[in-house]
This record gives sequence, structure tokens and C-alpha cells, in this order.
Amino acid sequence: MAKINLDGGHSIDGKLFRKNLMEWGQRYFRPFQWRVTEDPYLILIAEVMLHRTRASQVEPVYKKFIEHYPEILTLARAKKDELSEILYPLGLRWRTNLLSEMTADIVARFGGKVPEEKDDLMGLPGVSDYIASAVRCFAWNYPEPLVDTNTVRIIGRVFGLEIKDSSRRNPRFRELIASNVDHYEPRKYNYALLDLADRVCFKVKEPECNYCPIQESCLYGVQ
DNA sequence: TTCCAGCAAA
DNA sequence: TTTGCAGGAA
Repeated sequence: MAKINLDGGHSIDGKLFRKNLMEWGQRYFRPFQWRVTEDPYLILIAEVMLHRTRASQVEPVYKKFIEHYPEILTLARAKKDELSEILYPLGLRWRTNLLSEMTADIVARFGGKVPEEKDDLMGLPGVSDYIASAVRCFAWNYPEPLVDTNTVRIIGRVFGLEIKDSSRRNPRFRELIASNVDHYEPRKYNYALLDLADRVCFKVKEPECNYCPIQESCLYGVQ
């Protein structure tokens, strides 16, 4: 019975938490294009696009993008103006340059293959902890913790922690998120967390706790 | 800690 | 019209 208990705070039955979450996640899985592939290149591209950008906004751009650049060598040969035109609707225009630099780096230092090691990924321009972890989890199924605005919100609510903008850099949050990752099916687990954040555990709108699969583990709303 | 930058939902 | 978004870099 894997109990999680840090600093004498709230403790949960981690095994039950994961079971409930993943059963729910299987049912409500959002089948985005970048989720039905294990190609690390495609997953990396998606993660870069999802950076501070809604999935619904990414969908049409991603589709068009991979039609033009189905693999990394076609992207490496891309014309700059065509690339920025495709990426334009996403905003954050510095993404174009970063993506070019990232691509060139993968070609130059890793022979055009997206590296599998965490440190190698994090050495790429535009790639830090979140994207490196996401690629490793979704492409190779490594049990990586994903620390982003969504997982911070869910885990923060479960453990009754105050959630601030800076919480995603808080080691305590990172520890809690890491200690709950499922080690048998990490990909399924992390997708379920992101889907739960989108469909139930809303940020601004009041979360729909009555429909939440992990309600019994969660301190949110408990008196 | 602050900026990023277009878009869609509210 | 305002608000907030699958983070990273400065």
C-alpha cells in the first residue's frame, strides 16, 4: 500500500489514486494526432507548439505542419518564410527561430535523431525540463513527472497546497508530482492527468468534483 | 520575476 | 471587451 506523506501533511493511497485516474483517463482520452504516434520527432514538434498555447489552437497548425515537414530532414531544409507562415497563427513568433535552431542542432549533434537521454534533450534550444520529460514519456514511455500549470493545479488541490504562478518551480510540488507517477503505464497516467485538468479540474471555472475520479483522494473543497 | 503573441472563450 | 493558455529564456 504505497502511501504518500510528505512533511506530515495530507496522505493518499497512491495505488488507488492512480487506478481511479487511469480508468477515467482511458474513457475520456482526447485522441489528438500527436498522441496516436510514438515518433519522437512528431511528439517534440507538438510539445513545442503546445508551449503556452491551447491544444485546440495547435491542432490545425500541427496538421498542416507535418504535411509539409513529415520528418526532421524535410524540416531542416524548410524555407524560413514558409515555416513562419505556417506557425503564425500560434503567436509567439520567436518559436520559428527556436524551432529552426533546435532542428539544426538535432541534425548536427545527433545525426537527425531526437535524442533519448534527458540531458541531451535539455541541451536543445527551446527544450527545458517539461518538454524533455514529455517527449521521453510519450515517445518512450519513461516514468517522467510532468510539471506544468495543469499538473501543479491538480496535485496542489489534492494535497491542499496554495497554488501560485511560481509553484511550478517549487521543489515540493515537483516531489509530489514525481512521487505519484505510475511506473507501469506512465504515458497513460500523464495523459490522464492532462485530460482531467482540461475536462474536470478547471483552473478558473469551479472544478466539477462530483465527476472527478480522484475526489476521495483530494483535499479540495473539504472543510 | 517578467515577457512572449495570436486566438478563442467568456 | 477581457482573460488565459501542455514553458522557456533573459
